[in-house]
Amino acid sequence: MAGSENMVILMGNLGKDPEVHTTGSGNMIVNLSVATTKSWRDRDSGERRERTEWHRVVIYSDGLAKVADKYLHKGSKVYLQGSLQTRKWTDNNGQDRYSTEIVLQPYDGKLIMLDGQNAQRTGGSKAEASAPANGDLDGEIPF
Amino acid sequence: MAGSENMVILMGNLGKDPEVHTTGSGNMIVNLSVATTKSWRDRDSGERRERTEWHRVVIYSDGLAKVADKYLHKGSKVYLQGSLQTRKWTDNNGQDRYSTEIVLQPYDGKLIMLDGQNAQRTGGSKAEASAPANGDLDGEIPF
Amino acid sequence: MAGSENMVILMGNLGKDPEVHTTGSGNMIVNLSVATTKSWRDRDSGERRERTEWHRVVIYSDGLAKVADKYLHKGSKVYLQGSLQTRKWTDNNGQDRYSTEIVLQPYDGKLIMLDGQNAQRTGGSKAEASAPANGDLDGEIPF
Amino acid sequence: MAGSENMVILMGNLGKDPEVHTTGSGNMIVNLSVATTKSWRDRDSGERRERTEWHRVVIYSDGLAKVADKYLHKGSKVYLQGSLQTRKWTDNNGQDRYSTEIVLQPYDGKLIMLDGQNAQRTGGSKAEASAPANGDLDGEIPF
DNA sequence: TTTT
DNA sequence: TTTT
Repeated sequence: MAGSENMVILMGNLGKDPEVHTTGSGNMIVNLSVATTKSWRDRDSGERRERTEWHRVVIYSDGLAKVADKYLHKGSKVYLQGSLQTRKWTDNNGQDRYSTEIVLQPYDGKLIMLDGQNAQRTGGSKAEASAPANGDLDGEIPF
Repeated sequence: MAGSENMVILMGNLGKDPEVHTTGSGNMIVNLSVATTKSWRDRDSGERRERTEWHRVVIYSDGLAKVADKYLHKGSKVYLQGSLQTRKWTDNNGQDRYSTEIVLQPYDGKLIMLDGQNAQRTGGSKAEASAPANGDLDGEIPF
Repeated sequence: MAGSENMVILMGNLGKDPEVHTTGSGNMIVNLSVATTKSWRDRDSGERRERTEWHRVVIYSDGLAKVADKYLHKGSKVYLQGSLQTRKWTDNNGQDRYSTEIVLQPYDGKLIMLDGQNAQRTGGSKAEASAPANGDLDGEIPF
Repeated sequence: MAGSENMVILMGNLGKDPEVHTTGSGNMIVNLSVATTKSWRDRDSGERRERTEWHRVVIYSDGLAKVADKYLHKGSKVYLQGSLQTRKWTDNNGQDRYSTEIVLQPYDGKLIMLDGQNAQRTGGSKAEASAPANGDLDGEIPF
């Protein structure tokens, strides 16, 4: 097949704590519920409007799953890259149903926690584990 | 509002001709069904594997909708940028259903046709309409 | 014209306060110096390595320039989208020189401040101006 | 250091054949010169304007370098992802000079050739090697 | 269900 | 230096 691209970039907040699952083969899988919000001024009424979108994120990368489990929690702000995947399943009535998820695979996904310090200040047990402090801007700036 | 990001980039082929709708207020809306394919070598078996993903794309940008209607057809290869949106609807059994789409809004979406010449050569009826090549449509033509 | 794409996404910290300029026609232009850092474990030595990259960012979008001027300062963390542009200039010895910049144009660029609260807490003079938090500037405020 | 992002996405045409180099340790490095073109309608004069940007791309990924060497040539259209890197060097007058490049590293870069069939038709020796035909849209389309 |  |  000719080359194709399927990439999603999200930056938003977790609506709840990560859900951790383990597969039969021992791999950790983490599900995130991420909210992104878009706001704009309505052309007609002139008033501010806002729409929140909720995204299902599934982390199949073991390394990223561990990070998510350890450092993320309800309210965490994250930046992530993954790809779209629609899963087919059958509901109780025997009907086909589809669920679209953003999946992060090994070597093909990114996950960055954006509020390490805040998390520490608000102090959940998970947050306290969030070591990687915000580095100083050392090094010479060439421009 | 806290800054957030919700961006999708797809490059793939249309599985069928664009579906054109017109809203009550006269705006053109175009639906695309786009396939992306990912291939990789299985770690265990060593054999080549491939998975095709289908994406629902909805173009709310009038300029891009016109371009899609005029130049795209089944098999066209496109590059596009939009954002994820999940629509809730009720099925015949009164159950909530969700459909996730990639939406292209005015001033927030891109659409590039990647096989203009091929289309002309292979000659579908729509493709032949794309004769003026880089001709103007209304100043919003992205290719 | 054939469709093309030229997009840069950066998330990093400002190495110094924004530099504000005004064009002859009264438009505000803001220059940012943004650091991104990549870290990895060396395959041979096994030790952690890190490389910081500095980026010149030029904001030609008036709305985003105002936001940058008002809310950003040395150390601010930002997420931005723009496009690559290489400028040619002549140095004092009459030699051609090139400078590559990430430019943010109106309707084609994003800028999101990622540490609003921190800024206020650490309290630079600029940061204090950001008090109204999500206050309106002119309807183009991205955060 | 806190998480950062540095990503470039380009889609454009090669201005000349790839330049292939081999490092002391036997790794293949390929340099590409890629043009992207942006066109817009001038707000004042109303006339169509166009600006071409040239990008230096350096492929350090051995796999992608081989693909580039084998399949790409002057005029090829490519889609690629990499990151920005500014190299410092000293010119003949002993002055510091900087060159900004888009680098594609192993496991952190993409390269997709977009005109396989065209290339074959126009027939350069390299082009004829460009096997991967444009796949058929088989598989059931769920929507 | 989040965040501002 | 490309492409349309």
